[in-house]
Amino acid sequence: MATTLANAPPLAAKWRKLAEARCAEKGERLTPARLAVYAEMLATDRPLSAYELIALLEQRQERKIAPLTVYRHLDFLMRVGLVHRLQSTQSHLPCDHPDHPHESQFLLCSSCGHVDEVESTRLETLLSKIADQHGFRPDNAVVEIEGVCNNCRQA
Amino acid sequence: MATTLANAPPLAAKWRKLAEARCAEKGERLTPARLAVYAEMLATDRPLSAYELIALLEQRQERKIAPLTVYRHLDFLMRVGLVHRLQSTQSHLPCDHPDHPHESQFLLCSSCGHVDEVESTRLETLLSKIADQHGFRPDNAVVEIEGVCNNCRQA
DNA sequence: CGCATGTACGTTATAACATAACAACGCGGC
DNA sequence: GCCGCGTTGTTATGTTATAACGTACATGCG
Repeated sequence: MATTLANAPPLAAKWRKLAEARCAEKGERLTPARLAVYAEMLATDRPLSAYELIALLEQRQERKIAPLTVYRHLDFLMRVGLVHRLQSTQSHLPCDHPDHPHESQFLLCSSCGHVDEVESTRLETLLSKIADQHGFRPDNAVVEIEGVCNNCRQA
Repeated sequence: MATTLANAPPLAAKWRKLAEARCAEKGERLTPARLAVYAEMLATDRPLSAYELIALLEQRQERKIAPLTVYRHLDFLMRVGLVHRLQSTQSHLPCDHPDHPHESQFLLCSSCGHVDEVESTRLETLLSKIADQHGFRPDNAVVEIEGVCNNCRQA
């Protein structure tokens, strides 16, 4: 059972339980350091680059944190399905669909930086079909739509 | 009219004409240095990172080339629609559908490194629809499917 | 308990990717 | 010719990501 690091951001029980469940499923260990990174990401409402995350954690914990450390934590969080990586901005955000593991598609607002995670079965089906037509066996699909979100359009 | 740099890779007339046409359309200048980068990419059958490209060009031209130079040429080539960038591998490849500007989707083989550029109107329509359902105005969609290509599957 | 094993963590260094700021060159129009 | 602007070169720096190596810590087992 992971305790909480000193000075960590608040972590709603919902998210902590999710993290524990995912780790149990996969036989992975949920450590305080890992949880701290996850909490930091949940406390921020936009995707964070690894180095932004380092800066936040260093400020929070008042000590130096090496890039590799954060990258390892991010790898872990992605492995257990708690966070996603955005390839087009080289940043990371917590998964917004806690109830099940999944493939996602993302809507990235270039104005406010907010990212919406969406799930379209139809899209996934079509992607499989396209791959199939080319004799291609897909492992993973990156779908990131850049544009302007609803809020920013109206403003 | 761009002449050819010493020791440049061969550039089929088809591609040179395409480059000239695209530049004419957009009022851009096709210089020898720009053409050399394009030729180098066409002479390689896989996507190249900026630094791989630098290494190839330095070998070819027997002189140092600064990263910024290559990045500028890549920007230019993308601007006029002659090359694409792959976000998931931070690499670049010449456009394979010379007859018209377009959005593309990519099939990236993790085994041989080959990339297939495909175009699906249905997919683009569906992407627009998804964006629309979320009140999102899309500017650009990144679609990159990672997996194993037909050749590699059979081997 | 004592030890072996595997995973996580820390530290230092470096590789790989990308851009900033500014000077100089060169083509094209007047 | 000369001016103006886009292209190129040069140096420096910022950002993202990984390598190599050693230590700490939990867990299982004799």
